[in-house]
Amino acid sequence: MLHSLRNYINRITSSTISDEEFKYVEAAFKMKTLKKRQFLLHEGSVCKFMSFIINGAMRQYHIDDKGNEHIISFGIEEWWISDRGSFTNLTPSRYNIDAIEDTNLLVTTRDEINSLKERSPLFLKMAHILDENSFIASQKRVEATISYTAEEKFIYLMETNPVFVKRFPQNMLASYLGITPETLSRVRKSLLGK
Amino acid sequence: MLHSLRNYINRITSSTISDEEFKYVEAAFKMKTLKKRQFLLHEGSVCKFMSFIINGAMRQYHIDDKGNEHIISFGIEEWWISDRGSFTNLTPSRYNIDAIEDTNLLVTTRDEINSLKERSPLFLKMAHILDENSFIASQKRVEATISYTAEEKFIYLMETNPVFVKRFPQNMLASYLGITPETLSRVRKSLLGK
DNA sequence: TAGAATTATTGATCTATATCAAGCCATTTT
DNA sequence: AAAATGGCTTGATATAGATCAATAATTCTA
Repeated sequence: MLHSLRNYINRITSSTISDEEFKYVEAAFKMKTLKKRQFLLHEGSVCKFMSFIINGAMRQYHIDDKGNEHIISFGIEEWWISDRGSFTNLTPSRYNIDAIEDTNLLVTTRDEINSLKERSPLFLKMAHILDENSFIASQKRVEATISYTAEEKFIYLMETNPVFVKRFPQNMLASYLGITPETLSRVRKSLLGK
Repeated sequence: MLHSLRNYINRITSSTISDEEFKYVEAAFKMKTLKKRQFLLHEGSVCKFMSFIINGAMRQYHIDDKGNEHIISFGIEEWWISDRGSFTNLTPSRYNIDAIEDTNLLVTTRDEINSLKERSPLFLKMAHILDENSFIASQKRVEATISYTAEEKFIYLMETNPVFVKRFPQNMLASYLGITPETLSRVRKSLLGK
């Protein structure tokens, strides 16, 4: 289980973490198992964790006044999932996080993360690269949502995250793209024809 | 000029940078002046700088096939402006960055930033907090663009960045929100009536 | 300060996408 | 195996917002 996180740290930082340093990482995390449809975070509560997905699939979403779900992010193997806003500012979250498949996670808290960052330079480096990449990806997603048509949005998703397209049901992909399931269905149909 | 950056570092990190440490910061930056409509970055070139706005106003935008501009970000006093994707991955930028008003900047390069981060712990901390905040803000903007109506988007902008609304022409605000100037004009009219 | 350029408003259409509704699969549950 | 549930498709219709066009207001600039 933990070797998945170890691989990830090595891959992201282009380094090799030592056994000694990795012991600190090990100590900071706890295993957690979620069955399909189980919640990790409910709207209104403060997100006190960061978690790393070992296997399975999750989503982070908001439910609006009309009861519509808007998916903010997906996570699968070797992705982090958390509400970063709530986590860093200790404000109540506007989001739910739940499992789309049975999922195994490594979970840690703010305090653990903070002391881990002091003890493991490589973990710290990983955290920064993660933030940097997250921002770059998010900014591209903003561009896609403000400039693209429904069809272009879906094509962009297939190009940037083909795994999501295979892994998540179409209605959730639609929600992630900010279009309706019906529109996505029609977009796919017309793309197949080409 | 430099004291603006100094204030910023202190404010963001909730600390006070020492004279000695700040000397490294000073050494890493160069002043640059742009007249209204002058470019700092052209699409196609690699963004080799990060810059900090002392005063003035700037924008980062993409021009699509049809010639439509899509504004990715705005910057005014005490904001950073750069194409982070191009900057970190050394890939050609898809964006233009230009001045909306006469602007004074502090500019630095990748190499300078990297060695500065090694020499100044507080600058390093600032950089990380900046990334973290940028990601959180960008993720919220994603949510707004996928879930909100034109009116809600504008209200959200007024709430989160009222300065932008005062500072940038309406057609640019519309572009930033992913709606047309005509729609924004009508939205504003109907909001005034309320 | 006049003329040019840019930006904002308003009205008349048009269109991409949403909404509503029904039926069909494919899984899961009993 | 029947029933229930969740997801996907397809068709008919509605609508938010885009587009087109013209005018008005504002701000450059010579």
